[in-house]
Formats: sequence, C-alpha cells, structure tokens
Amino acid sequence: MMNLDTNLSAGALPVHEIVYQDLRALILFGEFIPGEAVTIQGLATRLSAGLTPVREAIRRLTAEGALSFNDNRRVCVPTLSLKDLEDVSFARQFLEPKLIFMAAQQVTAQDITALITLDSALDQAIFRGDAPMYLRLNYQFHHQLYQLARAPILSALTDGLWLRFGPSLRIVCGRLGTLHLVDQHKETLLALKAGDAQAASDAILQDVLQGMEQIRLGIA
Amino acid sequence: MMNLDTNLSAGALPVHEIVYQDLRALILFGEFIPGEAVTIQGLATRLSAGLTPVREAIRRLTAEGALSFNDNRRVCVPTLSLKDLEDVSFARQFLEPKLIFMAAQQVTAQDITALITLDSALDQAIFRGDAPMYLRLNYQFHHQLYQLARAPILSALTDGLWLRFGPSLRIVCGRLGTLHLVDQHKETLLALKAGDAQAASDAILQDVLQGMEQIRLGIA
DNA sequence: CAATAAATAATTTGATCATATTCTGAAAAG
DNA sequence: CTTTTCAGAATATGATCAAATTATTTATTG
Repeated sequence: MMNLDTNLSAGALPVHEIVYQDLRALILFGEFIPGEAVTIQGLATRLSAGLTPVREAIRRLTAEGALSFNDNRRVCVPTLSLKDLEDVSFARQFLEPKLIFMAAQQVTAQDITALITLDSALDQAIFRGDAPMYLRLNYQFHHQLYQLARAPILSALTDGLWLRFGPSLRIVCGRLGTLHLVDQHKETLLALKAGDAQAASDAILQDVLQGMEQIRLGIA
Repeated sequence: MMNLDTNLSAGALPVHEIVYQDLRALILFGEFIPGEAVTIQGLATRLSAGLTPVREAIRRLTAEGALSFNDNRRVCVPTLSLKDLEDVSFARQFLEPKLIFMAAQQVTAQDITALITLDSALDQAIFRGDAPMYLRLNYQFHHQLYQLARAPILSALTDGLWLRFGPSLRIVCGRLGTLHLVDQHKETLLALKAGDAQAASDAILQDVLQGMEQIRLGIA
C-alpha cells in the first residue's frame, strides 16, 4: 500500500522528535499548569501520534526536569518551589554570563543584526501586550545568544533550565501585564557591538536577575 | 496464561527504568568506548528487554547528553573534546562547591559516618588497584554528598555532568594506574565534621580540579 | 435512619510486545 | 559515475495485559 505522507529523505524528522518539540514548546511557554497531570494517551490524541513516540518524548522531557515521573508511574508538570527557583537562579547566574562572554568573543556583525531584529519584534510584542509572543521571542533571544557561544554542553544546561520555570510563566504573565516588563537586551546588544565581553556578560546577568525576580514575585 | 515474572506491587520497577539504570551505569563507568555506536536491537538483546523500553532509556540518556542522536537516526557514545571538557569543568567548579556548602549546613553525624565508610572502601579499592570499583565508589561518594544538599535541581545538573566524561574514564584508568590517584576526600570529611562549610566547599573544589585534570591528561 | 467505612466493579492509564513499514548506507549492476 | 538492489536498523502502530484510580454498592455503626 502506498504511504501518502511519505517525506522523502530531506528534513524528514521522526515523529518522536516532532512530538518532543511540540510538547517542549507547550511546557516552555506556559501552556500547562504546574501540577497538571500529563497522560500518554491524552498527548497521543492531542498531537495525533502513536503511543511509542509520545512515550519517548515524555522520557526525554522527564530527563530534562520538565516533567516528573511519579511513583504511580504517572507523569505530571512539576510545581516550582521557591527553593527550586533559587537553585535555578543560582545556576543561571553563572551559566548565562559565561555563555554571553564566550559569545561576545566570536560574534559577527550579521549575528548582531539578527539579534537586533529579534529584539525589535520583542519590543513590539510588549507594546501590543502580546504575552505569548513575548515569551517566545524572549526565549529565542537568549537561545540565540547561547548558540553564538559555541559551547554545546553549557548551552544545553542553560537551555534546560528554562524548562524548569516555563510552567510558572503563565502565572507571571497573568499577574503583571506585559507592560512593566523591562529587560537589559539593549545594554547587552550595545556591549556586543562594542566588543566588550565583560559588559555584555554583566548586562545579561542583570537581565537574568530581573527575570528570576519576576517569577519569584509570581509564585510567592 | 499465568505471568511468571509478575512482581507484585512492592518496588516493582518498570523495565524502561531498569534498562535506563543499567545503561547509565555502563556509560558512567567506562564500559563504552567514546564514539562507539549503540543500536536499539543490540541493547535489547544485551539487556534482555523489548525494543520500546530500550528506546525510552536511550531517549532519556540522549537528553542528558550521555548519548548522541545523529542525523542518520543512529545513536552513539559522544567523544568528549578538550573544549567540551573545559565546559564540563567550568560547570562542576561552581556547582559542586555550592552543593557541598549546602550539604555541610545540614549534614548529620550519621551522614558523615556513612561517608567515611564509603571513603574507606574507596581507599581499599585504590590499594587493590581495582579500577572499576574505584570508579563506582568515587562516583558514589560525590553522589551521596549531592543528596545531602537537598537541592534536587542542582544535584540533577551536577549528576548529569558525570555522564559526559564517563566514557573517557576508561582511558584514564588505562593510562595511569589507580595508584597515583589522590583525592581531597579526607579534607572534605574533616571540614564537614568541623562544621566548616567553606572549608568543605574549598576541599571539594580541589578534588574536582584534580579529577578534571586527570581526564584532561587522559584525552589530550 | 443517616453517616461513615469497606468492598467491589468499572474505567482509565501505563507497560510491553509483535509486527509492519520506512529509512540508511553500502554493494552490485548498468 | 549513476542507478538499483538489498540487508540491517530505526520507526511507528495497535493489541494485549497489568496496575491504579474512580465510581458504585454494600455493610456497619452511632
């Protein structure tokens, strides 16, 4: 029998990879409520996939701390305690500045242009009060910076931390509107353009501290 | 038909969990060669399990960076570059001291006794030249310290780093015998007993630096 | 007789496997 | 050098069984 949706070689991602990315985005951008139960069959239906690929995606995200595997063998979205948030904050406080310091030393003009474009879109999202878009673009801004450091292991560690506080973002956006959200992106970009790695690193540290504080206020 | 290997409720781990732990240990203690290919069916045969549980275990370890998922959809044990090792080293340098500092503030006399017992066994393994046992006990010593910090997120991050350099340990143990292996465990234990968190933290930092240097020499 | 507790049934969910299909890389044929 | 063929490997589905949760019923007690 002929398979109608055969994707010939080029860029055909396995279903388990697609499910992983979809589920990851759902968690990352606050589409789940902390504590919410996640069922394999439910996800399979929701994402139109078989049980095995969903299972694989869930195991991956569990390993990253984005989901938690209970004694009942059920999976749920973890609730971030204040203590947990402090730990995440501690880790981000040295990982992000380090990454941005490394990035600053090898960033190109094109890279900076791309970041400026991204940051403009981000500003507009804030101006429009478009919270979901703000979350996505803010993550993308940081993620793109990590890539520029060319340090896969540190990038992976730092990227993984976002999954820990992702579910808490929904609440944050609910409480305070997107309006008072200030960031240190401009300062970071200026430092990058000037080739001042230390200044870029410092600016990002401030950005991280501000961001973590927002979440702390949200879940406190 | 009756199911012969039914484990009634109590402590019955899912096969995917057992496979994960087994495979994790294989990677952690240098049973795989860096770069080595890992096939799903091969592991299923080796560990007497079905394909689905093996698949899940592999995805988990891939998420932790212990395995890498290639474009060919094949899985292999990553080779740690010098650059990678530096990144791992950087992360360990602040994560471990932090954890041990936290641990020192809530450690009990029983905890310390257990650690001393563990460290004695470790010394004997070194004396006997029992490299595999040395690797296991050394990991266990650190792992047990992480647990005492009661910081699940930071512990998970730090624990995960071991999987990155696990495959390189085989080479390390091959080059230099276990004989010249010195550690800072005694200093750490003394500081813990004295309730000096800063000293314990400093001692572990030295231990980490020494350990990372051994690996650097091994893969250079 | 209500109210609570215990037992039981029904439903949902997870775990595992057998099987069919697709993909990849390499060898053979043109 | 390109195309075809083919075996090994990964992917994905749905079936089946076990475990857990929830709902329902029954029993017990004040």
